[in-house]
Amino acid sequence: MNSDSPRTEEAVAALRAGGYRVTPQRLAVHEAVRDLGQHVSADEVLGAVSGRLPNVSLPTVYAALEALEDAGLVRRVAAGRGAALYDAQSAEHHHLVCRRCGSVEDLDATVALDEILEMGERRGFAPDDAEVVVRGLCERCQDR
Amino acid sequence: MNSDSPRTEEAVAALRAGGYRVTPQRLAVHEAVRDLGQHVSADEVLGAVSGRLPNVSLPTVYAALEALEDAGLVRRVAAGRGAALYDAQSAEHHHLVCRRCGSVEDLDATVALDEILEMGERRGFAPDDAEVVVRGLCERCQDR
DNA sequence: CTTTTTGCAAATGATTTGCATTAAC
DNA sequence: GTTAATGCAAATCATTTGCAAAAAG
Repeated sequence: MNSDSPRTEEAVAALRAGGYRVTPQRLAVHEAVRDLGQHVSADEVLGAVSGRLPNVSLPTVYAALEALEDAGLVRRVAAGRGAALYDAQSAEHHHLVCRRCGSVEDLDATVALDEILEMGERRGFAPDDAEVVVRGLCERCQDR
Repeated sequence: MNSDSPRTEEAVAALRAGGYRVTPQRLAVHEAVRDLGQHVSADEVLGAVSGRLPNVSLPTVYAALEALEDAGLVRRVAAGRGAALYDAQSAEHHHLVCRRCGSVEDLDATVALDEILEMGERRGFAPDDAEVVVRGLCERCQDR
């Protein structure tokens, strides 16, 4: 069987382009973030990866996530509570973040953000992307 | 002299409305967040507050920030790196967050977010507000 | 062969918890 | 008077660091 899906190819290319070496750990972490669904924590990634690779450690997961983020393959979700969450770089979507329990839900919507990205650039900032964070209370936390 | 500025009055009212008791610590924390400028950490708040109130502790600052957030007086900035940041509930503004060093800059801009707030409501979420987070590299972090 | 990455153990930093005391209402 | 909030110490949780061994290019 062929272990190189087209998606793996992409990841390999992106890592190389970013000046990173391609390691099984990084590829496994990338696939875990992709396949585990939306916004996973480093811990969850470790769990998913440990099944396939034997001695992966949390520091390695963190390092891999950092490299993948820099290579544009994963994105750190602006949550703010508890453990950091990551999702695979995919279609535009935004987040509902509960300020009480920290839960994060996805919200598929299109928002005109080009202008604000440009403003960032004019400030000397180099934007990767922008997301909308809606803060409030999730359904379960609404009754006090 | 009169220690009750109109802003203090507002804070008192908001705390009461939220079912919270009004304490000097909470008022001091609120004023610190307001006066210290944009996005302050709990530590910075403690520093500012310690000058006026003697034995304030970090746990108290955290507790006060939580109460103030719930009362709608301060807002936790969706940063994601390092210590949590708070700013005073004020005019609409958004944030440039550096994914390398975690720095946060303000960006004054108007973005049409009503629709996305409504979408959140339709989902059963109770939104307080929404902000745009622009992720990327700040000026200083752009050269690797 | 050279340099990066890994894996482990230990350190650090931020936030939370438990509990007796104090202050709001 | 009752109940919630404070202050302190200690616990917990997430993330990072240091360093020797292994792997990538």
